[in-house]
Amino acid sequence: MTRFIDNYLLYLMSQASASASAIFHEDLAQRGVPVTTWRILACLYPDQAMGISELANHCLAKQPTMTRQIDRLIEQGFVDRKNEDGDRRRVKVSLTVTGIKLAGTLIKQARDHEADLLGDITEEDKVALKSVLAKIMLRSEGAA
Amino acid sequence: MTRFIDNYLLYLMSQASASASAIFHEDLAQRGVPVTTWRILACLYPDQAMGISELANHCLAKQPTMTRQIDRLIEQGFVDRKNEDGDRRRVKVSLTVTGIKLAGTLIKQARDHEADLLGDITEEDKVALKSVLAKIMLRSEGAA
DNA sequence: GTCAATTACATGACTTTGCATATAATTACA
DNA sequence: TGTAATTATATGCAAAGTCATGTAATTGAC
Repeated sequence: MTRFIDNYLLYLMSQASASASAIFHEDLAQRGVPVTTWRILACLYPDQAMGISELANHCLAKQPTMTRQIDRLIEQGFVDRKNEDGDRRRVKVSLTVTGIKLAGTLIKQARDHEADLLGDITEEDKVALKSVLAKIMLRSEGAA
Repeated sequence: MTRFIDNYLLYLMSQASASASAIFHEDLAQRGVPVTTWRILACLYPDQAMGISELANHCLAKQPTMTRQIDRLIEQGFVDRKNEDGDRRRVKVSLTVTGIKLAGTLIKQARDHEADLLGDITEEDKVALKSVLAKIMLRSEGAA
């Protein structure tokens, strides 16, 4: 009998995603950069400004987690938080010069890692993968 | 200028994976079943026996986390832990009858959710997706 | 314009996670 | 066989995550 997880595509997706990022995440760990920090830096690079909740969505975290992450990153000097003029409930988070620098370095490394990982895969397959993933995302976001 | 994350496939993968599972994870939450618990049940269903570390790998958690998860699940009566005869360091975790029952119910729901989610996607695309993901997993595991 | 509903973020209390390390069993090798 | 290295799991503790809720700003209905 085949196991359930062997035929469950969502299991394969999460496994593949985790495996694919594992090596890079080890590199991050060696630099002392938590994965959540990496995600935030990558989202804001180079000059995006985002609200807390928006950032939380992009970074697969909950809003209270993001509030605290941003506190830490401000303390470390990597991001700025400023209130939005039009709507003073909202907050805009963006990278500082130091943050841009760190993000740039990490992104370079991430690109290298990705190129290495996907080296064997044909351009055609990559395009197909992107397209199916995008379709899945659209469909699941629409339903949510 | 396009943002980095818009061209970073690993970002798309983690987003798509999270989005795809989000609705089912909400169902789990309503039942009071944590995602990690679900993963453990799904891995062991129906009659697999696995060690702690092996289970941790499958469930995207670290070994100390898994030890504690298993403690909880034993307390709740969903799994059993017994020492392996040949090697008394090792432990074999498996589902109890109650665990099998719960896992079965959840798996049914997961399958329904998956079918719904992937309804629009052609069989061909699904096969292609599986194949590319498997390739990525192999390659990244090999390097790890 | 007033007040209820909504939206966005912050915070208190608690839980979960995971690093570092301890413990225990097995293996390797001199 | 005695001892060092290795392997599998457990545990102390500090950090990170999140649920429920609080606070403040905005919107909407009347």
